[in-house]
Amino acid sequence: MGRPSKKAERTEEILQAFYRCVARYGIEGSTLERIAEESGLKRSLVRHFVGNRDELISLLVERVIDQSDNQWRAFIDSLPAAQVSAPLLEGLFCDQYSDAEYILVIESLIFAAGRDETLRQRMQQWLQRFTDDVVMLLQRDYPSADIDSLEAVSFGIISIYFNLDSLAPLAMNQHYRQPARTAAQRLIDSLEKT
Amino acid sequence: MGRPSKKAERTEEILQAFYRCVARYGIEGSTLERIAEESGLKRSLVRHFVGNRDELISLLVERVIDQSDNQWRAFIDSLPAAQVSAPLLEGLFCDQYSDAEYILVIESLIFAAGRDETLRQRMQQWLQRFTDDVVMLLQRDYPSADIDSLEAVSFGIISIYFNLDSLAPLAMNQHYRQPARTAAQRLIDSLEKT
DNA sequence: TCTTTTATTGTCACATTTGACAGTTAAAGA
DNA sequence: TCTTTAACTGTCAAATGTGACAATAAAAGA
Repeated sequence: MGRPSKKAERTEEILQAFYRCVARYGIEGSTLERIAEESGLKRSLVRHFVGNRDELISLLVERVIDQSDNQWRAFIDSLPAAQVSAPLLEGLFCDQYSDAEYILVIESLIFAAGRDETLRQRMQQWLQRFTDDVVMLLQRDYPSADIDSLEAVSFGIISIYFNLDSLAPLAMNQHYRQPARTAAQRLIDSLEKT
Repeated sequence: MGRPSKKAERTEEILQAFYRCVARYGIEGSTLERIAEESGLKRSLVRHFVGNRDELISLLVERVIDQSDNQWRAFIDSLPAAQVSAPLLEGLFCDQYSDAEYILVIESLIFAAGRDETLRQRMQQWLQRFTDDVVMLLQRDYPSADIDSLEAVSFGIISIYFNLDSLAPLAMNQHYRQPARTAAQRLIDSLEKT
């Protein structure tokens, strides 16, 4: 009985609006007013459905990380069991993952992590998973490579990949996509020698 | 005649305070109040000597970039004419450049560049210089390498280097310093084949 | 001492952001 | 129609940040 709840629906709208605001203004710059305007709701409603700023941020962080994890998980699951290097690079450095809004949001989270211990730990484990997974993938193609080499190469690839993100506004242009991929390729090739 | 001006002295104090605030709170979070408190001056004085927020930010950006440029310039000038790769890596990945405060400030500038067209261009050329210089340096040791390879390797090294910065709060621990350096070394070694 | 210049303090007005809450309206079932 | 539940609106108070400016104090030279 009673009026049906729109909490789920509204929460979704609000989080999407928050997401867009973070891309444009960063986390700190995303005031409740802006989020409300972006979502087309009153500020009171934003508070009513989601809560205060802190709860809002927590929800967004979880959502973005989950989304990123799912995408990544789906990606590495789609890779073949052997000869994985080429499609790995293809997937990492193709335009598909270059959603500008997503990049700016990730960048905002990384930046905020520098000033928030909790978020830092959250992002740290998020980042660690990438490296671990790449090590695991490369091990398929180069089973005789020692673990230090694999970790160094993985770290390099991840660095190059996220560099395009964190320096996105600086290095985002097409100009840097090719060198990035080539450098990653060279790192992988360096495992051949072993 | 008249009371002697303290403009130069105070401006220095204010900029140093601003610098510390940016490391702690980011640019947007560095209010005039905080800067005043950090410098031990009244907010009115901050305005009196330096001006409003925008002028303050301009001054800090120029100072940080100049400082960074000078350090980098001095570093590459100190490198030998030949066999430059090893000392280059040594210089890049030693602890000397791992000043946590400096890293956080650079990170703040990069982040802010994502939302400010003028700053973006400023940082872009700042970043470009690193890549260009590394290409030039590597060319000494590998004169027969083609320009695309040199650019890719340079881009990779710079990415790995700045990754430690931009992901500093996430990857700053000693754990990542060794893989970073090893990966960079492998990139350089990949130029041997040519 | 007087004047000039600048440092320094203090305060007012205005805008923004946020938290809290009262009050109203809409949608369901009884 | 009545009740219940929740959506929705509006507004007030407190805190914060900023720009502007008046007023005072200090340090120099004349």
